[in-house]
Amino acid sequence: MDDKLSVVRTRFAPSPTGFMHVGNLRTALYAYYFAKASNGKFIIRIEDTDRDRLVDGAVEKIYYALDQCNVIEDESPRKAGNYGPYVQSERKSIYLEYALKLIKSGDAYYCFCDKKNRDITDNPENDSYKYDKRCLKLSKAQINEKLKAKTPYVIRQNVQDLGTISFTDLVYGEISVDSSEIEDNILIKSDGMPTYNFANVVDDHLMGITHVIRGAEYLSSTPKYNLLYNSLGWEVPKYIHLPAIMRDERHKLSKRHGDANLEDFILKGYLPSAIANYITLLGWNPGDTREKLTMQEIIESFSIQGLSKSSSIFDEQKMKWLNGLYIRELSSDEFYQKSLPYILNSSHSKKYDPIKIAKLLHSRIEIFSEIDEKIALIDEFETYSTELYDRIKLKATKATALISINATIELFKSLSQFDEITIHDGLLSLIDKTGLKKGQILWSVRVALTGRESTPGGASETADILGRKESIKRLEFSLALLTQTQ
RNA sequence: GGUCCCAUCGUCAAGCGGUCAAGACGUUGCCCUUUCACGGCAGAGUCGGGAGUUCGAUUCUCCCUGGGAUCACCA
Repeated sequence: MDDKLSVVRTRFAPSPTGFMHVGNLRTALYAYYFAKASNGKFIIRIEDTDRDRLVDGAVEKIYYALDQCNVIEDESPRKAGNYGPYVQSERKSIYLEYALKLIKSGDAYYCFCDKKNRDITDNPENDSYKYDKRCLKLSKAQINEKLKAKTPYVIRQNVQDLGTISFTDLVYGEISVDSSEIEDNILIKSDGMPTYNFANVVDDHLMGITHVIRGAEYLSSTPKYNLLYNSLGWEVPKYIHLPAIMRDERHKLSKRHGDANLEDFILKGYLPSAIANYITLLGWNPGDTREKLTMQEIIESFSIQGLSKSSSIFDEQKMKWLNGLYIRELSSDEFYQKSLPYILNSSHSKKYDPIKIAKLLHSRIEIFSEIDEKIALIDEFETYSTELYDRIKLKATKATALISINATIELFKSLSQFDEITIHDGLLSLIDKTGLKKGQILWSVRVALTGRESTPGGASETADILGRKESIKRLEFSLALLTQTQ
Protein backbone atom coordinates (compact mmCIF):
# COMPACT_ATOMS: atom_id res chain seq x y z
CA MET A 1 0.00 0.00 0.00
CA ASP A 2 2.97 2.23 0.18
CA ASP A 3 3.29 2.18 -3.55
CA LYS A 4 -0.08 3.83 -3.47
CA LEU A 5 2.06 6.93 -3.28
CA SER A 6 3.51 6.20 -6.66
CA VAL A 7 0.13 5.90 -8.32
CA VAL A 8 -0.57 8.87 -10.53
CA ARG A 9 -3.54 10.87 -9.36
CA THR A 10 -4.82 13.85 -11.30
CA ARG A 11 -7.84 15.97 -10.71
CA PHE A 12 -10.22 18.26 -12.45
CA ALA A 13 -11.27 21.02 -10.08
CA PRO A 14 -13.94 23.22 -11.61
CA SER A 15 -15.95 25.81 -9.79
CA PRO A 16 -19.68 25.50 -10.39
CA THR A 17 -20.24 28.92 -11.84
CA GLY A 18 -22.01 28.18 -15.09
CA PHE A 19 -21.66 26.07 -18.16
CA MET A 20 -18.81 23.88 -19.28
CA HIS A 21 -16.25 25.90 -21.13
CA VAL A 22 -14.40 23.99 -23.81
CA GLY A 23 -11.09 25.22 -22.44
CA ASN A 24 -11.93 23.70 -19.10
CA LEU A 25 -13.14 20.61 -20.80
CA ARG A 26 -9.81 20.20 -22.52
CA THR A 27 -8.04 20.55 -19.19
CA ALA A 28 -10.29 17.84 -17.78
CA LEU A 29 -9.62 15.67 -20.80
CA TYR A 30 -5.86 16.00 -20.49
CA ALA A 31 -5.96 15.28 -16.78
CA TYR A 32 -8.03 12.22 -17.53
CA TYR A 33 -5.81 11.04 -20.37
CA PHE A 34 -2.70 11.53 -18.32
CA ALA A 35 -4.09 9.59 -15.38
CA LYS A 36 -5.32 6.76 -17.55
CA ALA A 37 -2.16 6.65 -19.62
CA SER A 38 -0.25 6.10 -16.39
CA ASN A 39 -2.78 3.68 -14.99
CA GLY A 40 -3.69 6.22 -12.37
CA LYS A 41 -6.77 7.80 -10.91
CA PHE A 42 -8.76 10.76 -12.09
CA ILE A 43 -10.60 12.79 -9.49
CA ILE A 44 -13.24 15.48 -9.71
CA ARG A 45 -13.29 18.06 -6.98
CA ILE A 46 -15.82 20.85 -6.84
CA GLU A 47 -14.36 24.19 -5.84
CA ASP A 48 -17.27 26.14 -4.50
CA THR A 49 -15.59 28.40 -2.00
CA ASP A 50 -16.97 31.51 -3.59
CA ARG A 51 -20.54 31.39 -2.46
CA ASP A 52 -21.42 34.51 -4.41
CA ARG A 53 -20.69 32.98 -7.73
CA LEU A 54 -22.46 29.68 -7.29
CA VAL A 55 -24.89 28.86 -10.04
CA ASP A 56 -27.67 26.37 -9.65
CA GLY A 57 -27.29 23.32 -11.78
CA ALA A 58 -23.70 24.06 -12.66
CA VAL A 59 -22.40 20.89 -11.08
CA GLU A 60 -24.85 18.89 -13.16
CA LYS A 61 -23.60 20.61 -16.27
CA ILE A 62 -20.08 19.56 -15.40
CA TYR A 63 -21.12 15.95 -15.01
CA TYR A 64 -23.17 16.13 -18.16
CA ALA A 65 -20.21 17.37 -20.16
CA LEU A 66 -17.89 14.76 -18.80
CA ASP A 67 -20.44 12.02 -19.36
CA GLN A 68 -21.02 13.13 -22.92
CA CYS A 69 -17.33 12.93 -23.56
CA ASN A 70 -17.01 9.55 -21.94
CA VAL A 71 -14.75 10.72 -19.19
CA ILE A 72 -15.23 8.41 -16.26
CA GLU A 73 -13.83 9.61 -12.99
CA ASP A 74 -12.56 7.39 -10.21
CA GLU A 75 -13.51 9.67 -7.36
CA SER A 76 -15.89 12.61 -7.15
CA PRO A 77 -18.75 13.92 -5.08
CA ARG A 78 -21.11 11.58 -6.91
CA LYS A 79 -18.76 8.64 -6.71
CA ALA A 80 -17.13 8.80 -3.33
CA GLY A 81 -13.62 7.58 -2.69
CA ASN A 82 -11.26 7.51 0.24
CA TYR A 83 -10.29 11.15 0.14
CA GLY A 84 -13.63 12.86 0.49
CA PRO A 85 -15.49 14.98 0.82
CA TYR A 86 -14.83 16.16 -2.71
CA VAL A 87 -16.64 19.44 -2.37
CA GLN A 88 -14.61 22.22 -0.84
CA SER A 89 -17.42 23.87 1.05
CA GLU A 90 -17.76 20.63 2.97
CA ARG A 91 -14.12 20.76 3.93
CA LYS A 92 -14.19 24.20 5.50
CA SER A 93 -12.86 23.15 8.90
CA ILE A 94 -9.93 21.32 7.36
CA TYR A 95 -8.52 24.47 5.82
CA LEU A 96 -8.82 26.43 9.02
CA GLU A 97 -6.95 23.76 10.85
CA TYR A 98 -3.98 24.06 8.53
CA ALA A 99 -4.15 27.82 8.49
CA LEU A 100 -3.89 27.83 12.26
CA LYS A 101 -0.92 25.55 11.96
CA LEU A 102 0.73 28.06 9.69
CA ILE A 103 0.03 30.85 12.12
CA LYS A 104 1.71 28.86 14.81
CA SER A 105 4.80 28.36 12.71
CA GLY A 106 4.89 32.01 11.71
CA ASP A 107 4.09 31.32 8.05
CA ALA A 108 0.73 33.02 8.31
CA TYR A 109 -0.91 35.67 10.44
CA TYR A 110 -4.21 37.24 11.32
CA CYS A 111 -5.09 40.35 9.42
CA PHE A 112 -7.84 42.68 10.55
CA CYS A 113 -7.56 45.20 7.78
CA ASP A 114 -10.70 46.19 6.01
CA LYS A 115 -11.17 45.10 2.41
CA LYS A 116 -10.96 48.69 1.32
CA ASN A 117 -7.84 49.30 3.30
CA ARG A 118 -5.76 46.78 1.52
CA ASP A 119 -4.10 49.40 -0.59
CA ILE A 120 -2.65 51.17 2.36
CA THR A 121 0.75 51.38 0.87
CA ASP A 122 2.33 54.77 1.11
CA ASN A 123 2.59 55.20 -2.61
CA PRO A 124 -0.78 54.32 -4.10
CA GLU A 125 0.29 55.68 -7.46
CA ASN A 126 2.47 52.63 -7.68
CA ASP A 127 0.83 50.19 -10.06
CA SER A 128 1.56 47.14 -8.07
CA TYR A 129 0.79 47.83 -4.51
CA LYS A 130 1.23 44.95 -2.22
CA TYR A 131 -0.22 44.54 1.21
CA ASP A 132 2.26 46.06 3.59
CA LYS A 133 2.16 43.36 6.26
CA ARG A 134 0.99 45.85 8.84
CA CYS A 135 -0.99 43.27 10.80
CA LEU A 136 2.09 41.13 11.11
CA LYS A 137 3.35 43.74 13.52
CA LEU A 138 0.41 43.31 15.86
CA SER A 139 1.29 42.03 19.30
CA LYS A 140 -0.18 38.87 20.67
CA ALA A 141 -2.25 40.89 23.09
CA GLN A 142 -3.60 43.11 20.34
CA ILE A 143 -4.57 40.10 18.30
CA ASN A 144 -6.33 38.43 21.17
CA GLU A 145 -8.17 41.58 21.94
CA LYS A 146 -9.44 41.96 18.40
CA LEU A 147 -10.33 38.31 18.21
CA LYS A 148 -12.25 38.61 21.43
CA ALA A 149 -14.06 41.65 20.13
CA LYS A 150 -15.04 39.54 17.14
CA THR A 151 -13.34 41.85 14.72
CA PRO A 152 -13.61 40.33 11.26
CA TYR A 153 -10.32 38.94 10.10
CA VAL A 154 -8.62 37.04 7.36
CA ILE A 155 -5.54 34.88 7.57
CA ARG A 156 -2.68 35.84 5.34
CA GLN A 157 0.30 33.95 4.14
CA ASN A 158 3.52 35.42 5.47
CA VAL A 159 5.85 35.48 2.49
CA GLN A 160 9.46 35.88 3.55
CA ASP A 161 12.11 37.48 1.45
CA LEU A 162 13.68 34.45 -0.13
CA GLY A 163 15.12 35.94 -3.25
CA THR A 164 14.56 33.97 -6.40
CA ILE A 165 12.36 30.94 -6.11
CA SER A 166 11.76 28.52 -8.92
CA PHE A 167 10.07 25.32 -9.87
CA THR A 168 9.97 23.06 -12.87
CA ASP A 169 6.89 22.72 -14.96
CA LEU A 170 6.68 19.59 -17.06
CA VAL A 171 5.62 21.57 -20.09
CA TYR A 172 7.24 24.96 -19.67
CA GLY A 173 10.43 23.97 -17.92
CA GLU A 174 11.98 26.02 -15.18
CA ILE A 175 10.06 29.07 -14.03
CA SER A 176 11.59 31.53 -11.58
CA VAL A 177 10.22 34.56 -9.85
CA ASP A 178 11.50 36.75 -7.09
CA SER A 179 9.74 36.35 -3.78
CA SER A 180 9.33 40.10 -3.64
CA GLU A 181 6.76 39.69 -6.42
CA ILE A 182 4.56 37.65 -4.19
CA GLU A 183 2.03 39.30 -1.97
CA ASP A 184 0.92 38.04 1.42
CA ASN A 185 -2.06 36.30 -0.05
CA ILE A 186 -5.18 35.64 1.87
CA LEU A 187 -5.55 32.03 2.89
CA ILE A 188 -8.79 32.19 4.82
CA LYS A 189 -11.39 34.75 3.88
CA SER A 190 -13.43 36.67 6.44
CA ASP A 191 -16.34 34.32 5.87
CA GLY A 192 -14.13 31.48 7.01
CA MET A 193 -13.84 30.01 3.54
CA PRO A 194 -10.42 29.35 2.12
CA THR A 195 -9.25 31.10 -1.00
CA TYR A 196 -8.60 29.10 -4.12
CA ASN A 197 -4.86 29.23 -3.52
CA PHE A 198 -5.00 27.71 -0.13
CA ALA A 199 -7.81 25.23 -0.65
CA ASN A 200 -6.00 23.94 -3.68
CA VAL A 201 -2.79 23.27 -1.88
CA VAL A 202 -4.46 21.61 1.07
CA ASP A 203 -6.76 19.48 -1.03
CA ASP A 204 -4.22 18.48 -3.62
CA HIS A 205 -1.98 17.28 -0.86
CA LEU A 206 -4.66 15.59 1.19
CA MET A 207 -6.12 13.93 -1.87
CA GLY A 208 -2.78 12.63 -2.94
CA ILE A 209 -2.72 14.49 -6.22
CA THR A 210 0.60 13.77 -7.91
CA HIS A 211 0.22 15.89 -11.03
CA VAL A 212 -1.49 19.22 -11.07
CA ILE A 213 -2.83 19.85 -14.55
CA ARG A 214 -4.32 23.27 -15.10
CA GLY A 215 -4.31 26.32 -17.32
CA ALA A 216 -1.15 28.34 -17.86
CA GLU A 217 -2.75 31.34 -16.20
CA TYR A 218 -1.63 29.76 -12.94
CA LEU A 219 1.97 29.53 -14.04
CA SER A 220 3.06 32.75 -12.43
CA SER A 221 1.23 32.10 -9.19
CA THR A 222 2.56 28.61 -8.75
CA PRO A 223 5.62 29.67 -6.74
CA LYS A 224 3.45 30.96 -3.95
CA TYR A 225 1.65 27.65 -3.80
CA ASN A 226 4.98 25.99 -3.45
CA LEU A 227 5.84 28.24 -0.52
CA LEU A 228 2.75 26.90 1.17
CA TYR A 229 3.74 23.31 0.50
CA ASN A 230 7.14 24.03 1.99
CA SER A 231 5.73 25.70 5.07
CA LEU A 232 3.45 22.77 5.65
CA GLY A 233 6.28 20.35 5.10
CA TRP A 234 4.54 18.75 2.14
CA GLU A 235 5.92 17.43 -1.06
CA VAL A 236 5.27 19.69 -4.02
CA PRO A 237 3.32 17.96 -6.80
CA LYS A 238 4.42 17.89 -10.40
CA TYR A 239 2.97 20.64 -12.51
CA ILE A 240 1.63 20.46 -16.02
CA HIS A 241 0.43 23.83 -17.22
CA LEU A 242 -1.56 24.11 -20.39
CA PRO A 243 -1.56 26.91 -22.94
CA ALA A 244 -4.80 28.75 -23.54
CA ILE A 245 -7.27 28.16 -26.30
CA MET A 246 -7.90 31.37 -28.17
CA ARG A 247 -10.82 32.75 -30.10
CA ASP A 248 -8.44 34.69 -32.29
CA GLU A 249 -4.86 35.76 -31.87
CA ARG A 250 -5.80 38.30 -29.29
CA HIS A 251 -8.59 36.85 -27.21
CA LYS A 252 -9.08 33.75 -25.24
CA LEU A 253 -12.14 31.69 -25.85
CA SER A 254 -14.53 33.20 -23.39
CA LYS A 255 -17.75 32.58 -21.63
CA ARG A 256 -18.75 36.13 -22.24
CA HIS A 257 -18.67 35.78 -25.97
CA GLY A 258 -20.58 32.55 -25.80
CA ASP A 259 -18.12 30.94 -28.12
CA ALA A 260 -16.99 28.36 -25.67
CA ASN A 261 -19.96 26.49 -24.38
CA LEU A 262 -19.88 22.77 -24.92
CA GLU A 263 -23.65 22.50 -24.78
CA ASP A 264 -24.04 25.08 -27.51
CA PHE A 265 -21.88 23.01 -29.78
CA ILE A 266 -23.84 19.89 -29.00
CA LEU A 267 -27.06 21.75 -29.75
CA LYS A 268 -25.59 22.91 -33.02
CA GLY A 269 -25.20 19.32 -33.97
CA TYR A 270 -21.67 18.41 -33.04
CA LEU A 271 -21.03 14.99 -31.63
CA PRO A 272 -19.38 15.16 -28.21
CA SER A 273 -16.78 12.63 -29.27
CA ALA A 274 -15.84 14.82 -32.22
CA ILE A 275 -15.62 17.90 -30.04
CA ALA A 276 -13.45 16.07 -27.56
CA ASN A 277 -11.27 14.77 -30.35
CA TYR A 278 -10.88 18.22 -31.83
CA ILE A 279 -10.04 20.10 -28.67
CA THR A 280 -7.61 17.39 -27.70
CA LEU A 281 -5.69 18.25 -30.82
CA LEU A 282 -5.51 21.87 -29.75
CA GLY A 283 -2.23 21.76 -27.90
CA TRP A 284 -1.40 18.13 -28.19
CA ASN A 285 -0.53 15.68 -30.94
CA PRO A 286 0.07 11.95 -30.82
CA GLY A 287 3.49 12.16 -32.40
CA ASP A 288 2.27 10.97 -35.77
CA THR A 289 -0.15 12.34 -38.32
CA ARG A 290 -3.33 10.83 -36.94
CA GLU A 291 -6.06 13.37 -36.31
CA LYS A 292 -9.13 11.31 -35.84
CA LEU A 293 -8.51 9.34 -32.71
CA THR A 294 -10.69 7.40 -30.36
CA MET A 295 -10.32 8.10 -26.70
CA GLN A 296 -8.61 4.76 -26.29
CA GLU A 297 -6.08 5.67 -28.96
CA ILE A 298 -5.47 9.03 -27.37
CA ILE A 299 -4.85 7.49 -24.00
CA GLU A 300 -2.47 5.00 -25.50
CA SER A 301 -0.33 7.68 -27.06
CA PHE A 302 -0.81 10.46 -24.57
CA SER A 303 2.37 11.94 -23.21
CA ILE A 304 3.52 15.35 -22.11
CA GLN A 305 6.07 15.39 -24.92
CA GLY A 306 3.13 15.92 -27.23
CA LEU A 307 1.94 19.01 -25.39
CA SER A 308 2.75 22.39 -26.82
CA LYS A 309 3.61 25.59 -25.03
CA SER A 310 1.97 28.08 -27.27
CA SER A 311 -1.69 28.86 -27.27
CA SER A 312 -3.82 27.85 -30.21
CA ILE A 313 -6.77 29.33 -31.96
CA PHE A 314 -10.02 27.45 -31.94
CA ASP A 315 -10.98 26.75 -35.54
CA GLU A 316 -14.58 25.72 -35.78
CA GLN A 317 -14.17 24.97 -39.44
CA LYS A 318 -11.75 22.21 -38.69
CA MET A 319 -13.91 20.88 -35.92
CA LYS A 320 -16.72 20.78 -38.43
CA TRP A 321 -14.66 18.73 -40.78
CA LEU A 322 -13.80 16.32 -38.03
CA ASN A 323 -17.42 16.14 -37.01
CA GLY A 324 -18.28 15.27 -40.61
CA LEU A 325 -15.89 12.36 -40.37
CA TYR A 326 -17.60 11.16 -37.23
CA ILE A 327 -21.01 11.55 -38.79
CA ARG A 328 -20.12 9.55 -41.85
CA GLU A 329 -18.81 6.85 -39.60
CA LEU A 330 -22.21 6.47 -37.96
CA SER A 331 -24.33 3.54 -39.10
CA SER A 332 -27.35 4.63 -41.10
CA ASP A 333 -29.55 3.79 -38.17
CA GLU A 334 -27.46 5.81 -35.73
CA PHE A 335 -27.46 8.68 -38.14
CA TYR A 336 -31.19 8.45 -38.51
CA GLN A 337 -31.70 8.50 -34.76
CA LYS A 338 -29.49 11.50 -34.29
CA SER A 339 -30.80 13.46 -37.23
CA LEU A 340 -34.48 12.80 -36.54
CA PRO A 341 -34.90 15.64 -34.03
CA TYR A 342 -33.41 18.07 -36.51
CA ILE A 343 -35.59 16.76 -39.32
CA LEU A 344 -38.70 17.01 -37.17
CA ASN A 345 -37.73 20.48 -36.00
CA SER A 346 -37.17 21.68 -39.50
CA SER A 347 -39.07 24.75 -40.49
CA HIS A 348 -39.93 22.98 -43.73
CA SER A 349 -42.57 20.56 -44.70
CA LYS A 350 -42.87 17.44 -42.61
CA LYS A 351 -44.57 15.44 -45.31
CA TYR A 352 -41.37 13.75 -46.39
CA ASP A 353 -40.25 10.44 -45.03
CA PRO A 354 -37.53 11.19 -42.47
CA ILE A 355 -35.81 7.90 -43.24
CA LYS A 356 -35.36 8.90 -46.86
CA ILE A 357 -34.24 12.38 -45.89
CA ALA A 358 -31.70 10.97 -43.45
CA LYS A 359 -30.34 8.59 -46.04
CA LEU A 360 -29.84 11.44 -48.44
CA LEU A 361 -28.17 13.69 -45.90
CA HIS A 362 -25.77 11.26 -44.31
CA SER A 363 -22.86 12.13 -46.56
CA ARG A 364 -23.97 15.70 -47.08
CA ILE A 365 -23.79 17.36 -43.71
CA GLU A 366 -20.98 17.98 -41.29
CA ILE A 367 -23.10 19.12 -38.37
CA PHE A 368 -26.73 18.29 -37.75
CA SER A 369 -27.88 21.87 -37.76
CA GLU A 370 -27.25 21.94 -41.50
CA ILE A 371 -30.19 19.65 -41.98
CA ASP A 372 -32.77 22.39 -42.16
CA GLU A 373 -31.13 24.23 -45.01
CA LYS A 374 -30.71 20.98 -46.91
CA ILE A 375 -34.38 20.13 -46.56
CA ALA A 376 -35.18 23.58 -47.85
CA LEU A 377 -33.48 22.68 -51.10
CA ILE A 378 -35.98 19.90 -51.59
CA ASP A 379 -39.03 21.51 -50.07
CA GLU A 380 -38.87 24.97 -51.55
CA PHE A 381 -39.93 25.09 -55.15
CA GLU A 382 -40.61 28.26 -57.02
CA THR A 383 -40.14 29.67 -60.44
CA TYR A 384 -36.63 29.59 -61.82
CA SER A 385 -34.58 30.37 -64.87
CA THR A 386 -34.87 27.82 -67.66
CA GLU A 387 -31.24 28.52 -68.46
CA LEU A 388 -30.59 25.84 -65.90
CA TYR A 389 -31.53 23.25 -68.47
CA ASP A 390 -28.55 24.07 -70.62
CA ARG A 391 -25.70 21.94 -69.47
CA ILE A 392 -23.02 21.74 -72.12
CA LYS A 393 -21.05 19.02 -70.48
CA LEU A 394 -24.01 16.69 -70.52
CA LYS A 395 -25.30 17.93 -73.87
CA ALA A 396 -28.47 18.85 -72.10
CA THR A 397 -30.57 21.69 -73.49
CA LYS A 398 -34.05 23.13 -73.15
CA ALA A 399 -35.05 20.98 -76.08
CA THR A 400 -33.87 17.75 -74.55
CA ALA A 401 -35.44 18.86 -71.29
CA LEU A 402 -38.79 19.23 -72.97
CA ILE A 403 -38.64 15.69 -74.28
CA SER A 404 -37.40 14.32 -70.97
CA ILE A 405 -40.02 16.03 -68.88
CA ASN A 406 -42.87 14.99 -71.14
CA ALA A 407 -41.71 11.40 -71.09
CA THR A 408 -41.19 11.47 -67.33
CA ILE A 409 -44.66 12.79 -66.62
CA GLU A 410 -46.07 9.97 -68.64
CA LEU A 411 -43.79 7.53 -66.90
CA PHE A 412 -44.63 8.72 -63.41
CA LYS A 413 -48.33 8.45 -64.14
CA SER A 414 -47.96 4.91 -65.34
CA LEU A 415 -45.58 3.53 -62.74
CA SER A 416 -47.23 0.78 -60.72
CA GLN A 417 -45.06 1.58 -57.74
CA PHE A 418 -43.37 4.80 -56.79
CA ASP A 419 -40.20 3.94 -54.94
CA GLU A 420 -36.68 4.96 -55.71
CA ILE A 421 -35.64 1.81 -57.55
CA THR A 422 -38.72 1.72 -59.71
CA ILE A 423 -38.34 5.39 -60.50
CA HIS A 424 -34.69 4.96 -61.27
CA ASP A 425 -35.28 2.00 -63.59
CA GLY A 426 -38.16 3.77 -65.21
CA LEU A 427 -36.07 6.83 -65.88
CA LEU A 428 -33.36 4.71 -67.44
CA SER A 429 -35.91 3.03 -69.66
CA LEU A 430 -36.55 6.46 -71.11
CA ILE A 431 -33.17 6.29 -72.78
CA ASP A 432 -34.53 3.84 -75.32
CA LYS A 433 -37.86 5.54 -75.57
CA THR A 434 -36.52 9.01 -76.26
CA GLY A 435 -33.13 8.28 -77.75
CA LEU A 436 -31.58 10.66 -75.26
CA LYS A 437 -28.61 10.01 -73.07
CA LYS A 438 -28.75 9.18 -69.42
CA GLY A 439 -27.23 12.48 -68.38
CA GLN A 440 -29.58 14.50 -70.53
CA ILE A 441 -32.62 12.90 -69.00
CA LEU A 442 -31.54 12.81 -65.40
CA TRP A 443 -30.23 16.34 -65.38
CA SER A 444 -33.40 17.70 -66.88
CA VAL A 445 -35.68 15.79 -64.59
CA ARG A 446 -33.81 16.82 -61.49
CA VAL A 447 -33.91 20.46 -62.48
CA ALA A 448 -37.57 20.19 -63.37
CA LEU A 449 -38.24 18.62 -60.00
CA THR A 450 -36.33 21.15 -57.93
CA GLY A 451 -35.74 24.28 -59.96
CA ARG A 452 -32.19 24.31 -58.69
CA GLU A 453 -28.74 23.94 -60.03
CA SER A 454 -27.69 21.70 -57.20
CA THR A 455 -29.62 19.71 -54.67
CA PRO A 456 -29.00 16.93 -52.25
CA GLY A 457 -29.82 13.82 -54.20
CA GLY A 458 -30.48 13.21 -57.85
CA ALA A 459 -33.60 12.87 -59.97
CA SER A 460 -34.86 9.53 -58.74
CA GLU A 461 -34.06 10.16 -55.08
CA THR A 462 -35.78 13.52 -55.20
CA ALA A 463 -38.86 12.15 -56.93
CA ASP A 464 -39.06 9.38 -54.39
CA ILE A 465 -38.99 11.82 -51.50
CA LEU A 466 -41.46 14.20 -53.08
CA GLY A 467 -43.89 11.44 -53.92
CA ARG A 468 -45.76 10.83 -57.14
CA LYS A 469 -48.29 13.61 -56.79
CA GLU A 470 -45.89 16.38 -55.92
CA SER A 471 -43.39 15.17 -58.51
CA ILE A 472 -45.90 15.28 -61.31
CA LYS A 473 -47.13 18.64 -60.13
CA ARG A 474 -43.64 20.08 -60.28
CA LEU A 475 -42.91 18.47 -63.61
CA GLU A 476 -46.02 20.00 -65.08
CA PHE A 477 -45.11 23.35 -63.68
CA SER A 478 -41.69 23.07 -65.25
CA LEU A 479 -43.17 21.94 -68.52
CA ALA A 480 -45.37 25.00 -68.61
CA LEU A 481 -42.46 27.21 -67.71
CA LEU A 482 -40.38 25.73 -70.46
CA THR A 483 -43.00 25.96 -73.19
CA GLN A 484 -43.74 29.49 -72.14
CA THR A 485 -40.18 30.62 -72.64
CA GLN A 486 -39.61 28.71 -75.82
C1' G B 1 3.61 49.57 -15.65
C1' G B 2 6.32 45.19 -12.80
C1' U B 3 6.84 39.98 -13.36
C1' C B 4 6.21 35.41 -16.06
C1' C B 5 5.30 32.88 -20.64
C1' C B 6 4.92 32.20 -25.97
C1' A B 7 6.47 32.88 -31.45
C1' U B 8 6.95 27.43 -38.30
C1' C B 9 1.79 28.22 -44.15
C1' G B 10 -4.72 32.05 -42.98
C1' U B 11 -5.56 27.99 -38.91
C1' C B 12 -3.96 23.26 -36.17
C1' A B 13 0.89 21.36 -36.51
C1' A B 14 5.72 17.94 -37.23
C1' G B 15 10.70 19.49 -36.64
C1' C B 16 14.49 18.88 -31.50
C1' G B 17 22.29 21.84 -36.13
C1' G B 18 22.72 19.62 -42.27
C1' U B 19 15.22 18.14 -44.45
C1' C B 20 13.35 19.70 -51.65
C1' A B 21 10.72 22.53 -43.88
C1' A B 22 6.00 16.50 -42.83
C1' G B 23 0.76 16.07 -42.38
C1' A B 24 -4.27 18.16 -41.60
C1' C B 25 -8.34 22.08 -42.04
C1' G B 26 -9.41 25.79 -45.43
C1' U B 27 -8.37 27.30 -50.53
C1' U B 28 -7.48 26.28 -56.10
C1' G B 29 -7.60 22.75 -60.15
C1' C B 30 -8.51 17.85 -61.92
C1' C B 31 -10.79 12.83 -61.64
C1' C B 32 -15.21 10.02 -60.23
C1' U B 33 -20.30 11.32 -61.20
C1' U B 34 -27.44 12.68 -63.50
C1' U B 35 -26.43 18.08 -59.71
C1' C B 36 -24.50 18.53 -54.88
C1' A B 37 -21.89 15.80 -51.39
C1' C B 38 -18.65 11.66 -50.36
C1' G B 39 -14.07 9.62 -52.20
C1' G B 40 -9.33 10.06 -55.02
C1' C B 41 -5.28 13.03 -57.11
C1' A B 42 -2.54 17.49 -57.82
C1' G B 43 -1.18 22.77 -56.80
C1' A B 44 -0.47 27.38 -54.21
C1' G B 45 0.88 28.84 -49.28
C1' U B 46 5.17 29.08 -43.50
C1' C B 47 10.27 29.50 -40.29
C1' G B 48 8.53 37.94 -37.29
C1' G B 49 13.37 41.11 -37.34
C1' G B 50 18.56 41.83 -35.89
C1' A B 51 23.06 40.28 -33.78
C1' G B 52 25.96 36.29 -32.31
C1' U B 53 27.75 30.60 -31.57
C1' U B 54 28.98 27.16 -35.57
C1' C B 55 31.86 24.70 -41.45
C1' G B 56 26.44 25.09 -41.31
C1' A B 57 20.91 27.79 -38.23
C1' U B 58 13.80 26.99 -38.45
C1' U B 59 16.53 24.45 -34.55
C1' C B 60 21.33 27.07 -29.54
C1' U B 61 22.28 32.31 -26.99
C1' C B 62 21.11 37.54 -26.60
C1' C B 63 18.37 41.87 -28.09
C1' C B 64 14.12 43.88 -30.55
C1' U B 65 9.16 43.31 -32.16
C1' G B 66 4.53 41.11 -31.65
C1' G B 67 1.07 38.41 -28.70
C1' G B 68 -0.72 36.26 -24.19
C1' A B 69 -0.93 35.62 -18.84
C1' U B 70 -0.64 37.58 -13.99
C1' C B 71 -0.46 41.32 -10.22
C1' A B 72 -8.46 40.24 -5.88
C1' C B 73 -11.48 38.32 0.75
C1' C B 74 -12.41 35.01 -8.29
C1' A B 75 -11.23 30.58 -9.25
